[in-house]
Amino acid sequence: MRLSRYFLPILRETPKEAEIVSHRLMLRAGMIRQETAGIYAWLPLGHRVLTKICNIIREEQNRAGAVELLMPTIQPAELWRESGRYDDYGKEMLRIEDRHERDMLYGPTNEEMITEIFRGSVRSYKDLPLNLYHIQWKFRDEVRPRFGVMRSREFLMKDAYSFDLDAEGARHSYNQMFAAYLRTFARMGLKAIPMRADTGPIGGNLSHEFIILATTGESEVYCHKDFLGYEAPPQDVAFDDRAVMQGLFDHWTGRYAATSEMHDEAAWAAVPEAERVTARGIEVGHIFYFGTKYSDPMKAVVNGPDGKEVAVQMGSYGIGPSRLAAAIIEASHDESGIIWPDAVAPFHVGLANLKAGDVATDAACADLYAKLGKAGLDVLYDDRDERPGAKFATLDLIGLPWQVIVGPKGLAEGKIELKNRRSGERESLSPDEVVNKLTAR
RNA sequence: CGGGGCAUAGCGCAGUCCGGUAGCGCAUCUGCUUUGGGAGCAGAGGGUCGCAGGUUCAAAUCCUGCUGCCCCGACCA
Repeated sequence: MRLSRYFLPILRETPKEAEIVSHRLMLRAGMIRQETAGIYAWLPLGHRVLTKICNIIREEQNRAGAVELLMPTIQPAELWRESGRYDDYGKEMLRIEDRHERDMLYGPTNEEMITEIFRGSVRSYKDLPLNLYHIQWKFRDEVRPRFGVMRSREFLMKDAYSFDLDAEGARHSYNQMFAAYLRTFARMGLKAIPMRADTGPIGGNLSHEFIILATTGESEVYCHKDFLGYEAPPQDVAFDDRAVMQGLFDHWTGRYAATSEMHDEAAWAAVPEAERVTARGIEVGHIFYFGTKYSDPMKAVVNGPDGKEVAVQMGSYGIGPSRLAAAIIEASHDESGIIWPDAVAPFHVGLANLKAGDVATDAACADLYAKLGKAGLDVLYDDRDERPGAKFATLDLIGLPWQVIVGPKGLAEGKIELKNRRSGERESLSPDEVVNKLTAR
């Protein structure tokens, strides 16, 4: 992409409403724009990141056996009256009336709807287990939205729903999602720690929050330092093996880890002082097992092997991609701007032509742009007629992992510069060496 | 939902107390000079001063009402 033909409205100054670093950087880097309180437009750079995050989530959900579909944002109130939550949910739910004066709502979550879809088509235990998910915009009318997309009213959510015949099967489904989440966050360059959680209005008795550590995190968390060394399960982990999944779950929940809401001073005191980690955390995922909370009232039943009807055992599993975009920045930035982990970077490489209009640098950049693109790398080519300083500042701000810097002086000696955004390390190389180095990765 | 604050050009702000017809920096546009860490000079454009009433010869400024946004707290899968 040529920057001269892209839409990257970067801000030199920080809008005054932005308090936390991710919000400031997202606004300054031209990723998002607030349209009203807690509601944001995703501009091209932000949209690219969001898409990459969603694709990683999608790959890992699919790998774990979940199946994607897409449910609407607007739901009929009738479904929620069935489960009893229409009155329970309170003012957080955005209620709408259509032209026929029917009560509708903008979905804050989809348990009711997925249960309706399930019961409409599934009759036999032979169709189980089943795990359905979608990635869709949700709306919760927070009293006080804040921190940009970290706590917005409209937000993107991946929500998966598992259906099993019995509690053991549901437990396995839960463990599969648990493992998929560990892989998902690790792929985004995040250290996510599962912590036992309160089940809240979703209900049920087994629930974990996935918390990433960031100094600017919203809540205090306590965990054993062993977590920092744990490795996420490999790509080929046996998702269908119940024992393997349970072993993985046991390993990852064998040490103390809790958010302040669930903190247990007695258990914490039992952890040797040298092994305690107290830090700030951001919740990026939350999983629940809630049994028949919805399948009972909504009559989502299947015939078991014995011919008797039984309400299915359910669980739900959420990840907030829009919040993740901000959380990744909280966990990865410096004074100059964002530092994107490779997997979610909006572009892999920023190519800066320090003297646009110069025959030599123009030609060298055009050649590099073509070669890197042909090798499958996403390149943002800064071909604007701007001064070098402005280009460096822009590239640092938007945080692309690699910067390829082409200036007339270096080029006269056959050299260009390759800079790693994270380490700050710079190398002076020939254009071919740069292409080789970047494409060899 | 309680408490506080703000609203003036795309962004950041001054001007409001003490009424006199709107300004600064950055950004934008034009020209020249510049070109390895947010350039210099010269010129230009851009504002129903959040909205609606009121007071006044005259309102960004004073009064009343409304709306929006932000912050603290409570709240928050």
